[in-house]
Amino acid sequence: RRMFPAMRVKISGLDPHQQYYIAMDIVPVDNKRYRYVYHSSKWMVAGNADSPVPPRVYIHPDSPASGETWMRQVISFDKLKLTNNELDDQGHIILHSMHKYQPRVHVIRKDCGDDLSPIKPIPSGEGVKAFSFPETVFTTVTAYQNQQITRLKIDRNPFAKGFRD
Amino acid sequence: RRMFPAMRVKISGLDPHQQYYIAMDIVPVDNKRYRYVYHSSKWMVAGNADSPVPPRVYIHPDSPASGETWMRQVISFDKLKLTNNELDDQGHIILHSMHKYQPRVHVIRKDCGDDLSPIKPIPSGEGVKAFSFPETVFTTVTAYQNQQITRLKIDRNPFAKGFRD
DNA sequence: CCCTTTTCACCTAGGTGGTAAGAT
DNA sequence: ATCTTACCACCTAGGTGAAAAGGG
Repeated sequence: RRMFPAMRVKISGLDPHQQYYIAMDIVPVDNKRYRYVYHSSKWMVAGNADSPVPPRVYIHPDSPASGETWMRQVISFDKLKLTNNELDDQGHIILHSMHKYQPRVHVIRKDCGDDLSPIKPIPSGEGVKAFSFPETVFTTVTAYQNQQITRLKIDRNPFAKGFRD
Repeated sequence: RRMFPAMRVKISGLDPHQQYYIAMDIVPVDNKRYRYVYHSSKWMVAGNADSPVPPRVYIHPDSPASGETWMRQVISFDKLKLTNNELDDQGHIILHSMHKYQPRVHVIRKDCGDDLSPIKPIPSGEGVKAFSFPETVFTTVTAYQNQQITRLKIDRNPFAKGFRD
């Protein structure tokens, strides 16, 4: 399924005439598994993380594009899809349920993106920069644990209009 | 509206590692306006063509891509849209109704596509090749003139399923 | 008279949380 | 007891020709 709300970023400081890929990956925040304690409304550690899943990368569909093009628009990751199926063959990003994750935005100069692939880790080095925003850390679930989250999803997601009062 | 059936082409002979744009434009077949004579089931000349419309180009949304990528797939133009509105600002291809047209497929080496634009004629010269297929000539209408065409559209277009018996 | 525009019911395609059943 | 899966009604978004209304 899609991630909602989606990450949206603005970028500045690119070379307008240089081509870039923009990509997102999602990395574990820690080595823990969590459970939600309803009476305290808190996520609590519930053991160590499950074993790692195959690495996946969401390459923004406008890639590659010039620095000028990227800087002119808000870059939205709303079509990125998540799954908990480790055997997924749709190129979705694979995550464990009940774990904490941090999405990262990557800006990759075109000449450094030759071995960019949805199923390989993002290369690092010169011409590749990563950005992450702590306020975007989230915990994965298969069912919502908390009515405020459910409310937010229903109120804000146009596709959930059928559940609004 | 979309063109249906859509043009679909296969390409061979590209340099696998060279980047290309693929584009389509649609040019008048002659300088005539037509009307359909029902009793003879034929299109007849009905005067000279209306004055030219602003030139538009459909740049295939997978552009630019490598020769390898283009040659691996059937290239479909099903998202190309036509309009008879000369003031169109959606980037659709503008045509006169009741005229005959020939779609053309253009293969443009990336370094020759710098001034490629949806609202400018396709550049010509080295690194740009055009292909047209006489069997794809068509006559534009605002309402179908002929029950065999209506039948073909309803039978073959998934979106017209509601009109099938 | 002939052609065009507008609106509509009916589709395709796919993104929602709810819910009941399944799994561990 | 807790988490997951499969299916569903209900949406968004948009592509069909029919039919009625509009226009020169």
